[in-house]
Amino acid sequence: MPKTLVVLTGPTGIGKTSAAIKIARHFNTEIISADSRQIFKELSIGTAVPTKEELSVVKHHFIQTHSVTENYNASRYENDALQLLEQLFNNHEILLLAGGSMLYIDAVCKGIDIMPDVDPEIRASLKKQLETDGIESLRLQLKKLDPDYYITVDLKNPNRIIHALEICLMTGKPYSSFRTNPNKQRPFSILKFGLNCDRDILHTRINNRVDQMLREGLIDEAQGVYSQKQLNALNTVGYRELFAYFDGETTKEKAIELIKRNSRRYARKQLTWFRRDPEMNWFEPGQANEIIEFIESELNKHEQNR
RNA sequence: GGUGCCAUAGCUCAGUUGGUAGAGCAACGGACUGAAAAUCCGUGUGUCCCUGGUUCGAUUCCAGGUGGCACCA
Repeated sequence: MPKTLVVLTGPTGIGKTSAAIKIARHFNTEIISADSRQIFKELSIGTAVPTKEELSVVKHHFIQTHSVTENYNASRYENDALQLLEQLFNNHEILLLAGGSMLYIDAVCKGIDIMPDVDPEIRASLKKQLETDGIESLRLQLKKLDPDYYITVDLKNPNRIIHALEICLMTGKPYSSFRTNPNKQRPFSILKFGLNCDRDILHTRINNRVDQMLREGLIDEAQGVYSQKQLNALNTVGYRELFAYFDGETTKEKAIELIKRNSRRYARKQLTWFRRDPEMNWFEPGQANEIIEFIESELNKHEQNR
């Protein structure tokens, strides 16, 4: 019987945490979080990390294990998660990868290309170039250094151009030469589940959850990391809107409205990404039992084919 | 009960000297490989309250109705 990684994902606020715990308990296994923000120990209310009780019921990995001051990213996550999976599969037939970070999930399931780590100084200088000379100067530089990528890249998206230039400048080779689209083979099979529900219901859940976060002390939590607001890890829904309020750029009420709106938009963006994945099996948030049945029937199919 | 004003997108409201309509916000769709809760691109989604009348043609003008608001009783 092959080792199986069960992936559970869906938009923010849909109810992944409780469904994941039900599924993990049923299979007596552990949860590998695929959440690019819950990984930071300074953030808990605004990222809706599982409660202490939830964490005590099922062992979770990658929850509040790193500091916002670290440069964490999808590639590091791929390496860390694969290493952990290899270890945990020694004792488990099934493991559960649960979270909403689209790229992190793809990094584990399909892999991303191997590239050098970005030098923060090069990034900073390219950012400065963007500010002073404009995006056109970055485009021209990219056209010279990587004409192939220049043709396919979204020329209006500064982050994409900057990253390509970073790699070109650091390696002396075109960024596109690293982009081999690996689709790496994994030593386990993968079953993907997406949670979704009626959009109005999702929006209500998201809005209510933001109100709940505020009651739990989100503003104090944001205040606690306010001095580090320039860090990428804090360029996060729920925090940056409050930073704008702390800066006096907006009112508290407007900041709260923006947190809700941006959470809704984030959920939509997640759904756009997940929808295009043909391997995704869609369920409603209350259907943990149906998902469990689905997993068991898939495992049985494997048994019969042996 | 009477008089006046209003009724247009999910919301707040423009507008059409009569040729079926547009802003803001909200919403929706998409891209995505080392920043991904990031970054970027795209889209008006409409019984112009209802029923009649005038008109080649009514969301626009007229009458009645319905609902809301204000004032007078």
